[in-house]
Amino acid sequence: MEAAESKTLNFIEQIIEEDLASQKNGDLICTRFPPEPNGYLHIGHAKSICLNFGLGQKYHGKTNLRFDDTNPSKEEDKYVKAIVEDVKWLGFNWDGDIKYTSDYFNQLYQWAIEFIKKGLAYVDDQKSEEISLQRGTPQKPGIMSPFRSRTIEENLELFERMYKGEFPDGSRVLRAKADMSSPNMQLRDPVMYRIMHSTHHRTGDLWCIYPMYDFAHGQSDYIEGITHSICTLEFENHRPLYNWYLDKIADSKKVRPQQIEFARLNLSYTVMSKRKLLQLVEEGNVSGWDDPRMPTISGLRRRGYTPESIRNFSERIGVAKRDNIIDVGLLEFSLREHLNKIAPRVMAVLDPVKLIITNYPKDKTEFIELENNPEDLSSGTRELPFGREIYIEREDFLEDPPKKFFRLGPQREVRLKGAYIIKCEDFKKDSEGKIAEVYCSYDPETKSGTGISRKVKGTLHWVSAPQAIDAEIRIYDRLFSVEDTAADKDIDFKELINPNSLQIINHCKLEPSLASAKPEDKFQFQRMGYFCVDKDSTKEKLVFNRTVPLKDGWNKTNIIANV
RNA sequence: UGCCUGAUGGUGUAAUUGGCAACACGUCUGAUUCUGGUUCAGAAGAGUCCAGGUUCGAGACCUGGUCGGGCAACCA
Repeated sequence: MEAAESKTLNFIEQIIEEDLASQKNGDLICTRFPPEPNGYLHIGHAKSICLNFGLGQKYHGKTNLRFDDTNPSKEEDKYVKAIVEDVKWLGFNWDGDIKYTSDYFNQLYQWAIEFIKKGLAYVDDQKSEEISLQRGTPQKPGIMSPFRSRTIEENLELFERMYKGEFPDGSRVLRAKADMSSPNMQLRDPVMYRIMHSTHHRTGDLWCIYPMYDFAHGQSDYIEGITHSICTLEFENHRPLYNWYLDKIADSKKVRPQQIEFARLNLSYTVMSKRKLLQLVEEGNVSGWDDPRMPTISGLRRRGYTPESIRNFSERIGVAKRDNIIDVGLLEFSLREHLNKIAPRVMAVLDPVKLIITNYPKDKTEFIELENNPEDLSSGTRELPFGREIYIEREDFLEDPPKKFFRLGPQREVRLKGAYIIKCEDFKKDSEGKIAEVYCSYDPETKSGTGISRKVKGTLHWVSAPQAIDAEIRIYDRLFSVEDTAADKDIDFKELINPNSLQIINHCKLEPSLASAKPEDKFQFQRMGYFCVDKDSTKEKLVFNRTVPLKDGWNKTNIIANV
């Protein structure tokens, strides 16, 4: 299967293949995706999901889904549910049951006691500010805590009393006895446990002390037999600590997990941090985590992205260790590539202008047969009503068109997609000077499919006026107006928000077959782009999102010509 | 003034581990087209952060710089 692919390996695959060759862990490969349930997943997490689960599949190994839930003050069950749904939607299956770091709280607690017994941990009675001060700076070594030399017995007793809830939050912590003068800040006696009288989404009030990330993550990997623990670059400095803890507990006969870091994804014209995304949600700049402008997986889903397109995108961007900003255009390319193959083509007029075919019989309605998708002939055909009065796109008629404008203008001819060639004879303006109606004649000899060889330069999409159904269409633009939202640290990212990222158009005219479309159904509105039904849509009022416009060569030359 | 880490077309990612820089997106031509989409054919664009060195030969190795990112939560 994958043997056919001769693609070069990324640096993580190289490590894995070397480990396989040296039989470091036999033939075993086990990865994990370890989200904290404190927010929604975004496209950056999708990269990590595709990486971890992809590696599991490629090397016939396993991939766990593990919630890293060591901080009950920030974590909620609703996030667990949303994350599970997103991972499934992306098309991945985890090995066995969903795992939680909180499953290991008891084991972690036992290990902490062992650390104390070996003289490797101590209870510190100081406030966090004091501890922080003593830690020093990257340039200046830290100084030792006055509580560092407590006896093992005293530490054991104090830690048990912490566990029993005898002390208030913040009054004491358990610290590792590592190296206060280490050039690596992470090793300056890191906190292992803190007191938190807070209800945990799974363990409730069973615990009032919780392990820190560093004391929990490597051990959780170890418990699960993870061979390659893949995380992002900001944890590079934590790797010595990850290994330090493991050194103290790992059985040499068991699998020893290896932490490997890669560069997180950054996308142009957006932000990719949970903190910033949360801020956008809470301050009402977007309608929620699943606002179609958000780079969240739920936002992309609502926008009309497909799991395939996101997986292909992840494959294309690669994996490396250098910082990067990927052009959002690449994401859109992957999207169009897939949608082009699967989205049924339909007719929809976003900004309608009425067009009357003056020589067409008044009461006649005929049915035009159109293929649903020229890229997929198995998708069949459908029939559309056609008559004397139709709607066309306002931008498809110009009173005084330039030479290379292949659409309608006075005395110009175009084809109506699937129907006839028409010629513009006249038009009417309203009191404001806007085009109100366009009058055309049609040539009955030019019906599509009848083998007429006469050609015209332009083809327009249209919707029959009497049968047209109304819809609201939401047009999205990039959420931010600059490519690199983090380029200037002095500018708050919220100042960079694009004020025109959402445009709502009402009374768009759709072909009647769209009346039964359901949320997340995807279509290509002929010549306009890809659209999907929004979850706000009802039978009474259809609502569509523009997922992404079609590539537009005309617009480009047009812009250049008008400069 | 420390430690960790990175640097290849506009953007990403490669270069079979020392053999004369490839692929994708984007851009630009042209063809086809009843979607100015798709498809097809082609082009431009980097001499690999800089300076030395090793070598017949360096993007890869060595030395010294420069620039970027990360690290001082009882966050993950």
